[in-house]
Amino acid sequence: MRLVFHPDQKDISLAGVLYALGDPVRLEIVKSLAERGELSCAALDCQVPKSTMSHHLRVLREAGVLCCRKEGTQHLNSLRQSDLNALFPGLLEVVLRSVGQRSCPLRLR
Amino acid sequence: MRLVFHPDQKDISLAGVLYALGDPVRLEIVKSLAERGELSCAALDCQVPKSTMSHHLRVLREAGVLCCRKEGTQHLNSLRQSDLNALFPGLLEVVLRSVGQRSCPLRLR
DNA sequence: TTTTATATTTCGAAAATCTCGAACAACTAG
DNA sequence: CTAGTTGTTCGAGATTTTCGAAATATAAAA
Repeated sequence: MRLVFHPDQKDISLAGVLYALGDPVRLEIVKSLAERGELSCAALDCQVPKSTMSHHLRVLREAGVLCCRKEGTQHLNSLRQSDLNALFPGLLEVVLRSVGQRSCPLRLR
Repeated sequence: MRLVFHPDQKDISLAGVLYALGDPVRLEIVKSLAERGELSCAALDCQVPKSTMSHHLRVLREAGVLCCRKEGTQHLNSLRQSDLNALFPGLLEVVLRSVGQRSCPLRLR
């Protein structure tokens, strides 16, 4: 199994984080994680093919927005809230407040 | 001459704005405009070819981050601060505070 | 008016990235 | 071992990014 890359806090850049957040699907992922805590890829349920989902999660992970741990067959994702807050105070909060219902609809079944 | 497109406030999306901000050169542009007010492309002086600069300014303009008016041969750019603040309160402020600390490395050609 | 200079955009091609189906890999249960 | 679930990787087509060259717009000089 290949090991997943997570950047150190010092290697997280503002441009990288903003770029990662600059996509409706990825914003929805971040919103879900903020509201519901640690979630598997499947639980995120974003109405896109799983290969695309995997790509979006990788972009977010490599930008330092979230981290991922394996548990059984699942990959559990969670926001790197304390790292982000330490580097860019208030950013995540402001973004989450602005997300509203402007992006892709989250379907709970 | 082709007219330059500026989105209405209602057509500005959070994902679009974050995407536009998610590039070191574009962040630097936004920082300069915030610090020094309305600036021409040349005055922005971002160490990238002018065609690339033109592209970055278009991305920012079409995302609703800045607006541009012609005066003589110059195109004067300025932040759409009130529109952005109305839609995403605090976002620009938080980003500008974060960009100041970790300045983005611009490569020389 | 014609030429020259300045400011910026558009074109075009190479490189990089995005989307998504198909194949693959890791783990669990029966 | 086989089947089922979870998620990643591969590969191809579409889109985006970069940047030199050419084009456009305006002003000023000759």
